[in-house]
Amino acid sequence: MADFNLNTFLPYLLNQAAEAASLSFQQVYKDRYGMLRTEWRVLFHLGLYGQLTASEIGARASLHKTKVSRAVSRLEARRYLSRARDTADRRVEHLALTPAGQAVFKDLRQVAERYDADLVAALPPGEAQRLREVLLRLAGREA
Amino acid sequence: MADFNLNTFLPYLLNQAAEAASLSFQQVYKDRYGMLRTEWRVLFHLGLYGQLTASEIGARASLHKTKVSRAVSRLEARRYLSRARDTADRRVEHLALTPAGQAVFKDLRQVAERYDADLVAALPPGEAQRLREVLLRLAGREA
DNA sequence: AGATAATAGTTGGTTTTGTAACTAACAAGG
DNA sequence: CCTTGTTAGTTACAAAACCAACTATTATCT
Repeated sequence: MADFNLNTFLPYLLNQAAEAASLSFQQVYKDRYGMLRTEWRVLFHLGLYGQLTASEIGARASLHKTKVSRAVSRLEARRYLSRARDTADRRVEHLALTPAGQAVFKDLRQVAERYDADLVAALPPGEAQRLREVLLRLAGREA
Repeated sequence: MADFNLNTFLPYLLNQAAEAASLSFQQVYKDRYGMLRTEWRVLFHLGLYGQLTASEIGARASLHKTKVSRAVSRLEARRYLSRARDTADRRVEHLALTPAGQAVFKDLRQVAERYDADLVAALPPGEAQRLREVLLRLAGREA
């Protein structure tokens, strides 16, 4: 690696690509629903995987519990999700999207699918799937 | 894309991978030199590409000028860089690393090279180079 | 049971970022 | 020149992230 530079340094490149790729999707959930990054993540986790606790969301999304807590508060304030205490263990809250939250999710999911499809189309054929596998590996979600 | 989920959504995957990949490098520049993310980026730009203006750094690194301004201030406060007014256009400042800054850069560069090499080694052979090309493309730095 | 530790989630105070407005210097057109 | 516009960089205030300490509840160990 005699010719080290920032365009070969993977952490930097990953960050640049991630920021660029997030930019226009970010505009949508921000402008259309006033949501922050953590909020759409929580919303999508609940929308895609059903009822979850805050801890479960944090573990799946690699989010600190304070971040989850605040995102949940804001989503609850907008009536996008509801909380239900676990009857057996009253520390635990089961979170679920309200109908309003599901509607928002449905809309944003469509935007996301379309956005992803555009990204995939901009890459050489087959490249996207290979990229996903490498990224999953780097993200530590797959050995 | 009937089976859409967060592990297929490229912006999300890119962010997860970027965060995971940045984590331990971040520890080094933070713990060892008390630097923030934007600061190491500025430092590396100056270390790798020599004297630059704040605008040039912003353009190359996709950083807003206020972020660059603050990073430059902090690096200057630690005597890692020095400013020199352009004589022809006195709005412009030419930034350059001091010897102390160059020493820090040299150290961090070694860490970065090693860190990058470890990442590359964790991927299948040839995969890293292919990944770099795709990321550059997604970052919009290459058509 | 009773003390101790662990877990779920929240809150407070500080740092960092984002957005917009600002100063200073140069450029261009009349 | 002298208004008007543009560019380089800074600053101020509000929004958001970070970290540590906190409450409440459950688990463990003797």
